[in-house]
Amino acid sequence: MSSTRTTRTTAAAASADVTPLQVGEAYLGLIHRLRRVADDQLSSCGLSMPRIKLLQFLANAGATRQNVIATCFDLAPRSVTDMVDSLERDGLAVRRDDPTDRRAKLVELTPAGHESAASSGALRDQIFERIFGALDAPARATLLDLITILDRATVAVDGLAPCGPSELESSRSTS
Amino acid sequence: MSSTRTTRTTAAAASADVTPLQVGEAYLGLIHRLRRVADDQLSSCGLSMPRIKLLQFLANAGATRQNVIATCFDLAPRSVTDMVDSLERDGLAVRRDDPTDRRAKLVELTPAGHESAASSGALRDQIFERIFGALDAPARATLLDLITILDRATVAVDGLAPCGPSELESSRSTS
DNA sequence: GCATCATTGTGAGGTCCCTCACCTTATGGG
DNA sequence: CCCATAAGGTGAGGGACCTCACAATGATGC
Repeated sequence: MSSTRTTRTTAAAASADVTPLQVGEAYLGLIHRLRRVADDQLSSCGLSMPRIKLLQFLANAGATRQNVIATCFDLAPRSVTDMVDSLERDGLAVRRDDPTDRRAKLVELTPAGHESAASSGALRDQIFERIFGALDAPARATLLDLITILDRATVAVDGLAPCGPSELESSRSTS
Repeated sequence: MSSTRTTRTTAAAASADVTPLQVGEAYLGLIHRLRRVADDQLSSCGLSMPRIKLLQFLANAGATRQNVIATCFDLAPRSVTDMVDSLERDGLAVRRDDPTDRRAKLVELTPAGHESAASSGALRDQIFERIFGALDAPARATLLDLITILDRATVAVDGLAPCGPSELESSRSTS
């Protein structure tokens, strides 16, 4: 059950040295395409990945405070405001005052929202399957492994000195 | 200082079945963090990843037409306009008419641009190393492998029917 | 020569994120 | 009790992308 990492398949493995920069670029590049493809598939339904994710979350969390959403999604509170605005505009969710704290607002799906959540959830699964189904199960496990490691690494890097100017002359001419 | 990757105790390796959805979410989630960390590290220098990438490109490609940039970066032409505007505003690049085609414009770095490209390139390398250095060389190779496969998959998916809402059941692909 | 179509870049406007400043409430110390 | 500080949400504004519509130019057909 360990050592999932044995799937060493193609050309990449042959070249001995893959630099961090190369992998990084590749990772970012794939993101780019991923977004494009996903959005493309969703465009006809008037939905988007972030919306679906929020819909999904609200569907099985019930009424939730915006700051909780921000925390769970690792977003700035301001961004949640916009997303909820958008959902509310489309009649998929409503804001309600939190009785226990008059500063806070609870967000909750409308019936239309629940409906949308159900169908869009299926759609999302489908899209992910189309893309990540290209990897077999062991490969997916390996990838998840790798991502998990990187995830921890980013947490570690976060809150570090921003690459002190000791090593490079800070440029940035105009304001 | 690659922290030990000995800990393979993630749920991923243990649970036999990692769904496409799970990996997908993880992949997207990491992107989110990656962007945040990178921007954070760069903010003090007034730069950003897309800017650095373009700077780098122009530094060793010389004068380039905007549509070429769009193609190489897989961006909408409109986005290139904005990026070049931004660089021009900061005095890092200039637009020049292409003598061979009066519709086209050539983008070229100024001396300040070349300077900025040099230092920012080093900075970018540093950041990628901090993050992706958490993976050892074989792991990086594996990751690149996986990404390459997915990359090809997205190309395949692109240009598919946008999964009409009525055909939610008709996904005859894998499951 | 001229009508037609393709290509290059841009204006306008939209999405999804961010930060910063601000108002409103909650909470805790004197 | 009152005031300082913290916490929740939002207005304003910015950055990096997108699409759609359009002017200018190039290439091509007749």
